[in-house]
Amino acid sequence: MRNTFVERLRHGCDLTDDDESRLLEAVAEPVSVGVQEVLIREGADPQFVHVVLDGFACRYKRLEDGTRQIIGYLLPGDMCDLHVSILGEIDHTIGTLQPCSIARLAAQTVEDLVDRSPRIRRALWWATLVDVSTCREWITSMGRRPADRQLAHLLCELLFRYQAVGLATDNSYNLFLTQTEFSDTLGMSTVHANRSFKLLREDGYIRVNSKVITITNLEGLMKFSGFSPNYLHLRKQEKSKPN
Amino acid sequence: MRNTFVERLRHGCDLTDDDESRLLEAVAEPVSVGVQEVLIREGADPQFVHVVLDGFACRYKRLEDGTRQIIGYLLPGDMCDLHVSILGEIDHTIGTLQPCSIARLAAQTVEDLVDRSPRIRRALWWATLVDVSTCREWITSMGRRPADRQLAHLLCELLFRYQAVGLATDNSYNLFLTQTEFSDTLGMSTVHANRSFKLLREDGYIRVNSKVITITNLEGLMKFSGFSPNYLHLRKQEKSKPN
DNA sequence: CGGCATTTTGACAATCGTCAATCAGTGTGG
DNA sequence: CCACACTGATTGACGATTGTCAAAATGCCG
Repeated sequence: MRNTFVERLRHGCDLTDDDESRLLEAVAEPVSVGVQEVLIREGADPQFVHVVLDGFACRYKRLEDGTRQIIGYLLPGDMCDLHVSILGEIDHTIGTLQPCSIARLAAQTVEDLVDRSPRIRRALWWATLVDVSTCREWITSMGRRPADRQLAHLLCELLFRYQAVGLATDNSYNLFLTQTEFSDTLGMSTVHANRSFKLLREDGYIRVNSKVITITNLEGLMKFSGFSPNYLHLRKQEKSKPN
Repeated sequence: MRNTFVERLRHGCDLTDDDESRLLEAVAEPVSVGVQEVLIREGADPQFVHVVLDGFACRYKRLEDGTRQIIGYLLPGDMCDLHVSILGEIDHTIGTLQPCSIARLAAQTVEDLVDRSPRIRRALWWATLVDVSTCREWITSMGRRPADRQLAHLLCELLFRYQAVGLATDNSYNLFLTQTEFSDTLGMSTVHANRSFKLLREDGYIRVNSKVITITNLEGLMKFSGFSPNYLHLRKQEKSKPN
């Protein structure tokens, strides 16, 4: 049975079969959540750790003038803030951008997982650190890359993250984001996001067909955007079996 | 004896006297580091956890075209990446912007601290989470605030962070950053950073005198930039003694 | 005083945002 | 099947913000 949560955590640490069954058990009863629903609202004091098993969610902040800034994506396999309880109050909102299958873990469940397996502990730590690392790369992108390269960079990131949980093959994946959502992520207007897409299409980097994006020139797109997957800290792809 | 590290961690958890002496002992032998020196270089595999006791350091990435993006500040009391060893390789550089007094803790020392006191464990976790939270606020600022408000927001952040470790009184603090460093932080040109400074001065929000900035209208500056200190998750200032 | 880094300014160009209209895709009801 | 409504994508025209280049002013330090 494939499980995106387990599949993702494998990148953080070698898990034993025992670890994997514990993790599977912990997320065994996911709930379905519709699109555009709020999982955790800014200012609230969250009770559960959420794991996105399937679908697409994001963190965002809304500013005084009503504009929105998306500050992170939650893809299948990702979990929200292991230890938010320490901060007391969450300072942003987490909401779905696609219908999701989500497991809610009680704080105690997480503590048990962490206490009983040093490997799980390590894997969850790894996930937290990758979160920070990704934020820092986003800052770099927003600060120093022009719009088209910034978009290119994000499209590369999504590809690698999807591949990490087995949801992208052959350089293509489902584009679950509207251009407005892209612009809220990249900090630009929708019109400009649209123009950047156009440019990437015209330069032969990508092709978009009914919500599926295919990166037709990955090497070129990576070079164009200065993308290196190092900040995602993923395990290298297994080489084809030695014999 | 005042110690910025302890003073900062008090915001994360109530520490006992015993906790505090352990922390003090751990950072008892700091080294002096000059300006513009690298503490941890991108791609390296760091051996120590660094604690900045005094001075000013930052994390940054350098892009292909030579430009630099600063992705975080390390003020007195801040520590660098508790558990970097889990990621194997650090994906950015940490360097000083001012002469610093820095304690280098062996991984084992940190583990001992964490193992022996649940309060210290909690306080260090808190520091990590505040790091992420700050990154997310920076993303929001870069994405959705125009240059002048972005600068205003950063100046507010610095004030609150300095106050949190007792290094700012009466809304003024040492401005240890050149305008070039500000522009590398905010993702804009130095010329534009300069213009934003000018605007804040002309609008009576700030006054700068030989490397000391005074925020002359804090309430106004906070409102102008949409700043709320909530994302820093600091403990509220103690009220003046009840009697 | 003389060097040097930093700040400041102006002129101009490039990038990006806003507004408004059109186009395309999808689902609904008749 | 088609008309209709609705959302999202696309485009053009124009204005605002920001970057680049170059020069001058300021401040600091030996």
